[in-house]
Amino acid sequence: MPLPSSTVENYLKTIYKAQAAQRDHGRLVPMGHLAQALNVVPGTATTMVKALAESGLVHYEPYAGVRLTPAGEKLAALVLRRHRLIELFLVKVLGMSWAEVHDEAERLEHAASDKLIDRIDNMLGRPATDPHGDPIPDSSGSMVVRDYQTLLTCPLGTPVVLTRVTDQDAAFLRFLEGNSLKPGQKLRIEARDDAADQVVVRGKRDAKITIGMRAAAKLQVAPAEPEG
Amino acid sequence: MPLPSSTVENYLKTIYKAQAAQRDHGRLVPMGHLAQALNVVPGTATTMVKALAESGLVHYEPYAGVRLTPAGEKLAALVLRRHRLIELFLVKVLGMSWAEVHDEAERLEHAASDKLIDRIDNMLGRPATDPHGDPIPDSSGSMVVRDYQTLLTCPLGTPVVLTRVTDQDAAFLRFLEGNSLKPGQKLRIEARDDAADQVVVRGKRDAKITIGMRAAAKLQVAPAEPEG
DNA sequence: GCCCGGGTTTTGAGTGGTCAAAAAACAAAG
DNA sequence: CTTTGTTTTTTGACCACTCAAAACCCGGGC
Ligand SMILES: [Mn+2]
Ligand SMILES: [Mn+2]
Ligand SMILES: [Mn+2]
Ligand SMILES: [Mn+2]
Repeated sequence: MPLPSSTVENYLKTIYKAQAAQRDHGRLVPMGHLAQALNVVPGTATTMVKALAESGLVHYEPYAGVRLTPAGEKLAALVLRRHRLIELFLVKVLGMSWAEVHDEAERLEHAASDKLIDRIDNMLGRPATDPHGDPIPDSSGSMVVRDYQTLLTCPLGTPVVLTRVTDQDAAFLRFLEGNSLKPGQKLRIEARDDAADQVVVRGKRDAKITIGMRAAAKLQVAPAEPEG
Repeated sequence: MPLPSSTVENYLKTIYKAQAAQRDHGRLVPMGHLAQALNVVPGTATTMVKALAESGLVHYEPYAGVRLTPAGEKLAALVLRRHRLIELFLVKVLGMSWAEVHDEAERLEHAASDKLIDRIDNMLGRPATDPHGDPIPDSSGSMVVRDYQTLLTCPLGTPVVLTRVTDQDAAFLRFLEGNSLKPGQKLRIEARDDAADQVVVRGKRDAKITIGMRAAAKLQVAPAEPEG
């Protein structure tokens, strides 16, 4: 059992995230989705997945799709852990923008040793989430998955706090940053208009921000704690 | 011109270091040395070097050896820059031991972007040398190479300062650390005995340290500045 | 000049990862 | 059912990198 190549790690991570994205826990991830997410041609994904199945990391059902085995799931979670701790480290310690850390972490996640990752984890105070609000698995590979509302589904008027952004696109993140829409920010939904494809929110210093519904769906929120 | 793979980067870096190690600037590095340093079989090195020559990174002379072209030299220097800045960063910012940072940097050097490296360089105050005293090339790929004496060649009795350690072996580095033999340390050679394979030095708090001559040759020193 | 030995190159093969294009399977609709 | 369109798999090929082993070159020694 040689250490998994970065290709293998990327496949596992992608399956993991696809699995998490579909509500139904035990469903199979279709080959097409996997290929597209990994930017390879479908035949490549098929070949690779068969190899992963051979080494016991995934369960593969021809013409149906793929799902991680417990072994694969643990490995994937550890890659995700490395990725997210590195992102947070780059932001907190090196002062990089949350818009650019994703690409950097995409490569570093395969090169950083567990020893280094633990050191980073420690220095950051064992954080629970990364700069985008994504949960960070612990060193055993388990993590707390909370089920948030989005700016599309949460109640109007009541104060909420932005907890997670589910899109790593740099331009999108820069836009959000420019409007102070980062995790931790308190918000209140003013209005939603399906026909106009608009969601209007009040943010920092009561500034009014209008975004489209596809963007709104990428912003997850929790009920704001009534504090001090 | 796709970015060089980490394999290519390792070949270039190894040729660079071999070239630097032989006094004669323009001599060719023999294939055997290269293969051994890279832990590959000689035939592999030959094949690879021919490919490097094809892309203009090295000059290759069959049965004679290989030398970097200006393009190859610049690329190699930048890999070295990444490696050494990462090492220093791991020691200074993350508190890792100078004995373990080499292996970590060996992988990270291929994954870190120039943007990240510049940030690290900045945070460290544009340092001139890494934790082992190796010079750090600037972002254009040039660096100051100074010619030091070693504990084997320097004059007896006169105070010197340890400037560089030319062996990355973790056990050796731990031994040195245990005896406070790190760059910056002031020393004075007490005695040298060829027959007994011994070099005796006075170090921190006048502690007496005796090391073998092969080890002594790996410790480079400069005349100590007489400072207040 | 010839041979010998150490270093070097060639050859043939294998692994991991990928694509293009043809073939096969499936789902959905008539 | 049968047809149609989409998804998936198969096939054949290729590239980067590697090794084992055979063939080769070349600088001494005789
Ligand atoms: Mn990755
Ligand atoms: Mn993230
Ligand atoms: Mn390396
Ligand atoms: Mn070093």
